[in-house]
Amino acid sequence: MSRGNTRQRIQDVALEMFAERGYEKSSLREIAEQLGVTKAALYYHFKTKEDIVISIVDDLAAKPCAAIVAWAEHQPRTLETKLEVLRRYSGAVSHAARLFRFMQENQAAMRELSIGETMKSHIFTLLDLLRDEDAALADQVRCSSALFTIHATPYTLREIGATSEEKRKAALEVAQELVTRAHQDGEAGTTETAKGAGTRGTPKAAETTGSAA
Amino acid sequence: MSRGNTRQRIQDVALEMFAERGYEKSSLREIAEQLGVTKAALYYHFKTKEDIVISIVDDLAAKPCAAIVAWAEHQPRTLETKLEVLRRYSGAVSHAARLFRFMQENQAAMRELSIGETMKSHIFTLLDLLRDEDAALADQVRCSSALFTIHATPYTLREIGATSEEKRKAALEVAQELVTRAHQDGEAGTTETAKGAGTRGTPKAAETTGSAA
Amino acid sequence: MSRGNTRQRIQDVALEMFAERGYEKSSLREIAEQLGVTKAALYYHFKTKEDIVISIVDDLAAKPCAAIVAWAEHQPRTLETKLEVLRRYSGAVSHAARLFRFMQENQAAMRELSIGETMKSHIFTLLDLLRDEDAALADQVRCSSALFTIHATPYTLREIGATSEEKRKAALEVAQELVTRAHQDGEAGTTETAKGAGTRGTPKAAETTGSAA
Amino acid sequence: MSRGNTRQRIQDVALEMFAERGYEKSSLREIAEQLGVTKAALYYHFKTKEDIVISIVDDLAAKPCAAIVAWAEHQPRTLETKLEVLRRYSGAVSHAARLFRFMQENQAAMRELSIGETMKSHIFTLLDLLRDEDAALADQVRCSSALFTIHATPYTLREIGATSEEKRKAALEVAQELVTRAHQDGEAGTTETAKGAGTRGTPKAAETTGSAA
DNA sequence: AATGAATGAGAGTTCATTCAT
DNA sequence: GATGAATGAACTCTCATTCAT
Repeated sequence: MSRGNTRQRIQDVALEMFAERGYEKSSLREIAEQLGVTKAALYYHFKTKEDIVISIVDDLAAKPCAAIVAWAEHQPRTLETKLEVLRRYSGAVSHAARLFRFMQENQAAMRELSIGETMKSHIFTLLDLLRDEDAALADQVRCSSALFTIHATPYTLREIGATSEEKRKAALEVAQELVTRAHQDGEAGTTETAKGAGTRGTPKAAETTGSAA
Repeated sequence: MSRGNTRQRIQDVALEMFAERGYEKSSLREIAEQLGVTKAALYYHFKTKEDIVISIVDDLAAKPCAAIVAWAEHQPRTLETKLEVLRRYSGAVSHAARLFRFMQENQAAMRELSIGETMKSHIFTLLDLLRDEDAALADQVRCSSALFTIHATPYTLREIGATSEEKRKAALEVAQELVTRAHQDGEAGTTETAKGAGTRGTPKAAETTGSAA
Repeated sequence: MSRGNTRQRIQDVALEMFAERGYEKSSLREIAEQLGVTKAALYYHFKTKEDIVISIVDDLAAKPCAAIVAWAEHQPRTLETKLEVLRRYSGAVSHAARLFRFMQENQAAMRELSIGETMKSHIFTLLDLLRDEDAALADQVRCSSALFTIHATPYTLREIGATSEEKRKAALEVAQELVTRAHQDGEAGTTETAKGAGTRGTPKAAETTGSAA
Repeated sequence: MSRGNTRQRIQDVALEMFAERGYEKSSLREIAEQLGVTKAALYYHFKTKEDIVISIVDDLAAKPCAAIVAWAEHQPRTLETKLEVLRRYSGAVSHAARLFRFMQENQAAMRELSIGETMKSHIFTLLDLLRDEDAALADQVRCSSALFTIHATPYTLREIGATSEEKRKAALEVAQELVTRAHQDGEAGTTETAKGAGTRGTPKAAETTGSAA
């Protein structure tokens, strides 16, 4: 019936389903049904269920991330480089928003998958491009939050009336702001000492109450 | 063997397993096995598998969040109130770190559970306490990132050598910084106009390159 | 319905089926159907399909063989001991004729099963009780044929009109005769020299024709 | 790549696999993979999986056996004829050792195959050439053991350091010895009476102990 | 002389759940 | 306060086979 595009169609439908219902709740039977083929057909194109998710993640997330890392390795570790990393990461995420949402919401499942390890290491490598090994804790937090912000925003702002391009820009802006702050901290103070506790108008995290249970 | 604390032990072991392996991958058989009881015993204490997770989430996350919301509703919508909300939320999270990690990594599974809806609405209510309905997009992002930062940090910084209390403080600091910024933006400009695009030394999110594939 | 005998019934029906149709051709569905239970019930009593076969072989073949070996180890390596080994082995085989038939006809399947290894080593240990490490080839053959004869006879003579007890006695007789011959050879000659080529009226294996294709 | 010999190569690889893994455990996918062709290619050369095994057995076992039978039918039923039958059978077996091993280890699978019936009847015909319809039971046993010995020996002696030709000769020798004995018994006694219970130094199968559990 | 794409049937296995005791 | 025994539904995966090209 349809020509050689079945493989692609499987990936599309599978990703849709994985993102909507979660990885474990999405059965191959359902995917096949929605495609109008038999389960066995899926197995003609992919060796296992995991293989399907691998092929998707690899193309839409792992490779793009690897490309960013590869590019960044040949750049000086300047602030501008870091901001460009964020820009590119933002581009990659928005290019495969459904997939990144899936990965974020299915981290537990991803952890059991081989590709999960791969992605984790990619993300940590990106993180290492942004942060200083021995920066103050708060700066480390800023850098991971920057990354998180970029891929979580499409989801957290999903009910807000704005184009996804606008949301992406907003997320990128905040992420860059966080990384910029961390970078400047790294240049100002020399050791763990002066860093961390915010200056520049940010109120100290005065812990007064805190109980919540 | 053990006294009438079986119910509690089930919750403990279940949470451990859910957090470690994911909700769907944790079978009642395994939980029972690790407890040294039979599956049927679980059913004496809980009506369903979902019931177990509900009971845990309810005690350790839903109620604490509800308490924060209840408290905040009687407070003025000042910056100080917002910071206190973060403080309390940080306290709640650190009090049930494994559970929050579980919820974050199993969002897909949570979505299918009744308690998932509940938690989602709690989080969104908290968010609404922090942000202005019609604030600039970037400020909305800042507020959700603040929340995210608080419950994601234990995980993202898990390989860093620092006590979890230190990490918590760092996360709280960054979260408060983000909310403070958003709050000040809200007071400065009146409408969507002047807001958003960062001033105060943050570089404009100049999108130059961006390709990543 | 039926009391605690389900486990036993599963073993019975399974063995019947395995022997009749072969291991791989016997599906758990069929076994369950014939028992009037569901497949899942089988899994309550046995961890896997292999587990069923293991439990049967272990009780009816492995343990009896081990017992023979254990007994023989404390006996002098005389002819009489060897003949007694055969006698006991014959008893074990006739006690679980269907199982031995199954094992013989499903050696390929057995080889993939963990219990297959176990049984193989039992048989080889028995063989080592009968034969001399460095006996002439023909005597080694006699000893293995003796063992083979005992468990193959119920099958090869199955269409002959005689009680199985009569057949068993006949098989045992031939087996003992073979082992006796091998034993006497071992005592007569000292090295590979004089042994092997039969005396006592047996015609030399004069190879004249031999082509068959 | 290879010339028009694909059909032959399929048979070779298939036999190898069947012998190594068993008939049911050998899938056409694996066979095709090892050959570097697709499953469909197998179907160009053979109608079914069974067809492959049939073609192999037919050439390497059924026809040679039939030839032996055909030859023997025109011979007098003397001892010398019987010994020659064994000689020829031994030749056939050693010429297709892997196949005979396969058939022996996969009797359960063979039974379901049409060629299984064929082979069974060949073997029984051969048996009938060796034994007397109404010989004593023990003599019947001797004759079937003779046949068994010939095709089982390559396997039972597989760990012994000797050439396969040496093993074959040893097996043949024992087989001939067994048949000779049976033949002589047949001539001595006239009816069931005097036969069976061994004379010539073989100890009577005195059943004393026999317990094995 | 062979492939690419697919199918239908069925395999073994696991799951949450039930209920009489 | 639990267990032993079982179920029904679903799962992932594999198989031999087909057929248009």
